[in-house]
Amino acid sequence: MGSDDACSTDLVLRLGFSSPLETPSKPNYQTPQKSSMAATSFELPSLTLGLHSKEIDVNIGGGLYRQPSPHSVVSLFSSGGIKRERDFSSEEDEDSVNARKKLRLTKQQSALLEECFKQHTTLNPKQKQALAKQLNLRSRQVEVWFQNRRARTKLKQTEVDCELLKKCCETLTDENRRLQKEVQELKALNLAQPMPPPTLTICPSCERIGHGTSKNPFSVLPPNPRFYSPFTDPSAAC
DNA sequence: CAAAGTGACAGACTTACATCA
DNA sequence: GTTGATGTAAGTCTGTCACTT
Repeated sequence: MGSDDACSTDLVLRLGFSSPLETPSKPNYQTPQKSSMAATSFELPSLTLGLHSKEIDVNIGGGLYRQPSPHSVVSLFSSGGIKRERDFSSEEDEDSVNARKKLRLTKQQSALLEECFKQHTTLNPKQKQALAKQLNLRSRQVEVWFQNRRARTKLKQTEVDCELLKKCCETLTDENRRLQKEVQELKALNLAQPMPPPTLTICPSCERIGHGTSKNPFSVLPPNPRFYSPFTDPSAAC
């Protein structure tokens, strides 16, 4: 990954044990390690000393809070029985009186996450762990950020697609209006200059009446190469 | 080899908090 | 100071996949 030194100025000191889940012993992505799951069912407290250039981030109960003064701080991860990494927060919250505090990522953290997202929209466990270490976050937090980021990307794309379809619909509506007018004009012309009565046929799909021959009942309309006409394509519906 | 069980993950949806006008 | 809108971190549920038994 190219996310080499975005936080390289940080001084980080950690004391404690990482979760066995955050130490994948198998290189294979998406390969669970059941033995490690059973081996340790607890996580010891982690002590982290982080030094950031502008502000200090403190991890308390899974949340990261900004301190107004640039002092080095110690983040405490309360211990708790875990089965999976995503159970962390509920266990950590036992220590915090207030249930759920909003984490705000620093600009540097967001920038680095964005940079990584440009390269990979998903992360394998090693990448996730490395990035989390670099950002002084838990890998779960990195994982959540990528999940939400993917969701936002998809939502944005859906909105773009929606706009595109709206424009397409407007164009087709206009074209439909124009063609209806053309039909009316042709009908009027037909009344002015009576011709042998054309065979009237009902389109099986839209049940509108059309003029035409035995082969193509709607071929009386001049072919318009610019637009696709279902009437000129017998196999197509209206 | 097939089927059932299990764990990890991603996506969708939701909730809750922070920020701003 | 209050309020509603918005952004977003995080929780929950569900489906899928890979692997094991």
